[in-house]
Amino acid sequence: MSIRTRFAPSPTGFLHIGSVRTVLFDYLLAKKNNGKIILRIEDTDQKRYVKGAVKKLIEILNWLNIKFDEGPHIGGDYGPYIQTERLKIYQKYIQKLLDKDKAYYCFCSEERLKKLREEQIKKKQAPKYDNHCRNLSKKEIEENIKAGKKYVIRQKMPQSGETVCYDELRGKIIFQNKDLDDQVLIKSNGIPTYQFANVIDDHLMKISHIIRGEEWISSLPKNILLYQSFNWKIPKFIHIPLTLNKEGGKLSKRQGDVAVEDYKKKGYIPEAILNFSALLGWHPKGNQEIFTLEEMIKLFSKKDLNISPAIFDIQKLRWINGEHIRRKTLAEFHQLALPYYKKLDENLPFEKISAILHKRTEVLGEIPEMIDFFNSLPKYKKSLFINKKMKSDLKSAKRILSEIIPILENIKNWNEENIKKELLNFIKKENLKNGEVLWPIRIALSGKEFTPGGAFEIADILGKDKTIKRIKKGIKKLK
RNA sequence: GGCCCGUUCGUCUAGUGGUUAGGACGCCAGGUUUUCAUCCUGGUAACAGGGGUUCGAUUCCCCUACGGGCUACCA
Repeated sequence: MSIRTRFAPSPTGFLHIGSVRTVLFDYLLAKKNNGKIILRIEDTDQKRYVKGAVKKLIEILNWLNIKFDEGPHIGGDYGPYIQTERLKIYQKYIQKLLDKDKAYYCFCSEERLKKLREEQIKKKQAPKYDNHCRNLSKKEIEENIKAGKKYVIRQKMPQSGETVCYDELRGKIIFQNKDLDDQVLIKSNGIPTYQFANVIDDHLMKISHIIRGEEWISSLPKNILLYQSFNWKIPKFIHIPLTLNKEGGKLSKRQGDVAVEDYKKKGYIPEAILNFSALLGWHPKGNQEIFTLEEMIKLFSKKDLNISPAIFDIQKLRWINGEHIRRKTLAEFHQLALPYYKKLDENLPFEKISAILHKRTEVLGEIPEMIDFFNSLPKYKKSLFINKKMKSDLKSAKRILSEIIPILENIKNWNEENIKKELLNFIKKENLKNGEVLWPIRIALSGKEFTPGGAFEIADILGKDKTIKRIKKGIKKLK
């Protein structure tokens, strides 16, 4: 049987960073086995529907480089791929369930249910439907419907025995049927709940492996019972652990960035987001940590999935992002960096700037603050000239900066190579340590403790006039 | 409250009935005939606790603790 996986998000307006792992595993499992990955939109909750969300979702998945084989944007043999366009299908199958006595009409009002739940909680009982409408006679049902009473359709759970479920990662999980709630399958507006639509669609779309978050384990028995009621083959379930925040809680909007779009905006690249997400719960044999999508497809195996929850560690994401940036060619990096040069003086040599940034950038969004000094010298404290390791102090800095001015002025052909040659000559002649000279120059040129690139590179990029001007400014500061 | 899932360095993880419990991020220290960085070298740090089973348990079983999920006409 060929492998078919599906990613089934709700159109809530953005792609949750924790969902990346789910799609990625869907994608990897499918691609590894020459299978297909399907995108299905689960929009059965109209209250949560956000306009334009589907389009945004597809855009960001596309940006991540996750390409689907079937879906609302590309079609396929098992469409439509948006649940609200499949309402007729669900009607057909709910009728089958009703006929088999595996589901029933329920006319309970929301007030009654609310009251029931409150009482149960008060009595410290498990909140659960009391099966009030479970055994209504045909006549009662018909009369209620005729009277225009609103109804939902509930799943008729077995009231004894147990349901044995299998999770591919955890093995057997057993649930007591008496604990199962007669859950709603069709809401009073005629739209199915997730629990129902999901099973119907996964079957009709011939999904072989369902990869979803651990939070769905508790609905596994209800799903299985549904499959059994239809006599359908049960797909394989893989429940992956949740991603938690630093405090071990749920990753939520309040504590920071949860949308993939946020990370994109900050300058994280798709390769890194994918790589990082994969490592949360997946680790192939060996010590390799940096993977391209292609490599992950090759190496992916269900066996290497982990089941304990993982904490989202932004530090590691940063590192992985930097690693993937360094694996790009200079030309590729230049294209990525270009949008961040907007505030830069357009006379500056952008290619040279990219060259020095390429090896030292972790997050693209930090580029502007790394290079703002090229535009104008920031205010800085003269104590920056002091660096013990470099043998630089205020006195020597002043002397050295003064001594190199004529040397720099004499350079006819201003480029990195010549600047380097002349300065190193000076250092050798005066019997100085490299840092003794280069540290104060870099400080005078940038006004910053940390810079991408060294003194020669910065001087080259700034040009002769600005370089000399800034060094004079530094000398003045040291008076 | 009930049901379910989980627990190896701070974090992501490898691992086995007998290992000096391995790697990576972070952090710290040192090095690199140009600083921070990159790079290199080294260091720091973990099997939640208690019972079993066993000659021997981090590994297998049970209990407890802790963390998490579900308990909706949300997904």
